[in-house]
This record gives sequence, C-alpha cells and structure tokens, in this order.
Amino acid sequence: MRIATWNVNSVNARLPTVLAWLEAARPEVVGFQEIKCLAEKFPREAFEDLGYNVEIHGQKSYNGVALLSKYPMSDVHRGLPGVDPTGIEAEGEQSRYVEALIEAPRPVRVGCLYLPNGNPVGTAKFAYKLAWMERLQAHARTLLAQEEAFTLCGDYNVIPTPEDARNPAAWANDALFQPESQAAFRALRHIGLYDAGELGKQPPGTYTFWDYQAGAWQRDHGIRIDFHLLSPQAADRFRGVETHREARDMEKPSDHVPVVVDLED
DNA sequence: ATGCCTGCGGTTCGCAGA
Repeated sequence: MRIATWNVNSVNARLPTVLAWLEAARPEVVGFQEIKCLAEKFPREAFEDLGYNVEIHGQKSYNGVALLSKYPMSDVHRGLPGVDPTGIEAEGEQSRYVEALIEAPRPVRVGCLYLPNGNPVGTAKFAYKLAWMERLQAHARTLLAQEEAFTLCGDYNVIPTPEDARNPAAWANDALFQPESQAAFRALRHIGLYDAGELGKQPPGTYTFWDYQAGAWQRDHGIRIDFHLLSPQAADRFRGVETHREARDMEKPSDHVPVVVDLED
C-alpha cells in the first residue's frame, strides 16, 4: 500500500497540480496538510472522481488537513487529543490532525499532522509548538499500545539534524531548528517509531521543502521536514520510500513535495 | 540588515508561512 503525505499550501490554489501528481503517482492513501479551507470548500468531487474516499478537518484560511483513501476509512478522529495548555487555541481551535483506519485487507492506521511552525522563538507560538509535540507524543504512545500498523505522517516543521538542511546556519534562529524542537522530535521517535527515510537509507540532501523566496529551489537550499514515522508493525511491512522532488518543478508548485511510503499489502 | 515569494481575506495591504 502506497501512502503519500503532502503539504499542498492551499488545496484550491493547487488543485490542477495536485490532481496531475495523483494521476501519475497513484497512491492508495494521501494525507494533505495546509488545505487552507473549511470542509465545505474542499474540492471533494475532484478526488472522488479519481476513486478516493475523503475525510476532512478543515479551517478557514489557515491550516486544515485531509485524508484520501481508495479503501474505506473508519474510526475517523479530527483534532489531536488533549488540551492546549498555552492558551493559543483559546483564540480558536487549529485544525492540524486527522486520523483514520484504512480498511485494506491488511489495515493501516494513518495519522495526518501539520505541526505548528512555532516562529518567532520565545513567543507563545513557540510554546504552542512544543506543547503540541508533547500532545503528539502522548497520542503516539496510546497508538503504540494498540500494536497496530500505523504511520504518523505529515509536515513536522522540525529540522531534526544539521544534515537535514542544505544551509543549517541559515536556520539557527528559526523555531524549526531550535534544540528544544529537535529534542522533542527525538523524544517522539525514541518511544519506538521508525523514520521511513532512514529505513529506506535516503541520502543526505533528500529535502522536502524549498522556500519560494530567494531562489531556494534553484540553489537547492532545502530542508527535510516532512516525515512518515512508522509503528513497529508498519516498519515490519516497509517496502520503500520515495520523495517526489520533481513535484517542486511542476506548474504552480507547493513549497513542499510529497513523500510516499510503500508498505506490504 | 532586509526582503525576496505565495495564499488568504477582502479589498490592495497585513498576516502567516518556514
């Protein structure tokens, strides 16, 4: 089963690009981040016409996540469990997590996440990022206890190591590269999750994001911030991983590219 | 040192992204 994660930076602005990629890559399951619309504005029919079922956790203008699946989906959850302790979500809940059980002959649970950016460092936004990562770890522990195959995939908004950036110095003051962000990412992995990129022995420089600005793409000033973190039961079924770098060269590209993991059926 | 680019809302500039 091929499962893709892709931060599309507005599903409506990106629709022709996204459909073209889906028709070529044909993943069975897709997690989108930053759809930037409410569920009623999501172009559901365009994806249903390609044979996908659709589950959405939308938000006006910002954030928003969605799952597509050619198999039925059940046990759908919108929002990350737990309460935000920082008060940021008192201003309105942010739609950053959707999860479903993919009812294939050998099922896989997929959690699709858009982790908070956290800039600028030292503000409530950064505290919100770290608190969100704690909530994610707590939820991941709950899922691990079920002993199911799952992937927690999405835009983690963390540059885990200097090798995950072409120019690490440029990120020194950025929330994505702070020691606290990196420590929280390591702590999440070390509860017993497997980075598909590592399982697939992806070489350094396998970036997933290039800024629109300053010719970042043309200069390959990228970072690796989009991941599939697999449960042990999913890692046992790991067949391969592909980062679709070519998507950054499409017409009207997202600033992120898809990452596709292949699990044994 | 700063902005570079893109999308959204709702009008054309401020905010957010990373």
